[in-house]
Amino acid sequence: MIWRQPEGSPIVDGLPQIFWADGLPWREANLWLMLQATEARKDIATIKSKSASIYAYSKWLEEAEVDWRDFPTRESDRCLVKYRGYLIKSRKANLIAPSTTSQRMRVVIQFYRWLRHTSLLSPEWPMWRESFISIKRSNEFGLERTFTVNTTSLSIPNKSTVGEKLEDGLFPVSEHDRAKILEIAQSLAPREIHLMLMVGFFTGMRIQTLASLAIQTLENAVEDPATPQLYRLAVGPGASPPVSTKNDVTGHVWITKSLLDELMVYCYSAERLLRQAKAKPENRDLVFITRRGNPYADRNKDRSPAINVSMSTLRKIGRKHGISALKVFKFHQTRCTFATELARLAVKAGGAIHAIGIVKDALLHRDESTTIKYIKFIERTPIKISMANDFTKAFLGVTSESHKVL
DNA sequence: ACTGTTTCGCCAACGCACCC
DNA sequence: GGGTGCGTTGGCGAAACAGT
Repeated sequence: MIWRQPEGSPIVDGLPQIFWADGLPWREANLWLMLQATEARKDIATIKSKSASIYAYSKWLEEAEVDWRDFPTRESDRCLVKYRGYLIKSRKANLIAPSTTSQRMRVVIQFYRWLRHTSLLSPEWPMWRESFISIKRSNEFGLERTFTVNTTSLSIPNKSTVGEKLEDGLFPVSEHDRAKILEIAQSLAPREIHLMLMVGFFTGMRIQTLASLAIQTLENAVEDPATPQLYRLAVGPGASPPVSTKNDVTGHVWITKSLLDELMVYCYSAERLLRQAKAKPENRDLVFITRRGNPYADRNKDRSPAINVSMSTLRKIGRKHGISALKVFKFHQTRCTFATELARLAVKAGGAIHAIGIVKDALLHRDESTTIKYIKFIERTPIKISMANDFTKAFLGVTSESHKVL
């Protein structure tokens, strides 16, 4: 048998496929996934995420011996209703998190909506009841607007109060812990890992952004006109060279001069140049290259295996040395820590209103509601700023000179 | 609330470069 | 030429963040 690409259809790299236990593909689900990638032009990472939910559903179908087309008269016997019950039970038993529970149900509903729309499935009875709810939101000028969202009787709500999210989810580390983490990283981890943690903690960049930073990005850094100690790095698809960001936002992130200098020194160090020599041409300009000449985060695999493994090792080292802060430490917490620290400083320097703007800029949030979560979080937490903190020094040094900018 | 995007978890087996 | 450091690759999946 010879595989040929059909005329005119694009290749979707990494498209997941779902198979039943007997080896047959679930054609409908696979078709949906493919159309999501092609017609709907969703990011491949999104497709993978969705497929994980559909896959979980398919496993349940087989385990519970339920047909996915089963919509009998009695509501409680219908496949979707049964699955909903199962999900809620799993959540209660602490087998899956509330956010995952909602996600699983939501994606399955999306899939069934499409099934109904394309008439691949037309059950005699309605699969669920549709309803609309209104959500109020205010924009940056304080004007309120309302928009409606289509929901179904099957969806599983995951209600969380603004301001609490940071606490039970990802939380910032204390400055004491941060110092400890950096200390351990400096002495016991590869230099690159220490540097990446430094950049994470003091610029708030995501790993994805960090891993795609190019030397040119650093060389093109612009000094902030009002504050000589601060530089701005252009990131996003619109920057030159492009640096990847979540949701493809383009903007500038701040970096202190001392950190920028340190990075520049590293860029031309023998260690890094050796790695550069091994890298493929398209990766040569990256600031951070693994010893084998690869980028630390591989966008195509939508994972950052090198970083994951390094962080796992770092945690192990932490356990060995009895550093409790490292036990559950994740790289993304560097961003979270940066955000709350910056918010604290900004609130102190100019009040909450200014703070929102500053933090939003620094973290490249397109939407204020995301930033507000951080501000609310620090408002609920007692403020304890130690003046000995490097971060405070670095930023307060400049804030006192220019309240206009910070 | 819904939808779309990212990051993170663990483990096992392997593999390359470097050091002794 | 065997150990070791530092990743790589692949498989399983979970849970969070961000924007509307």
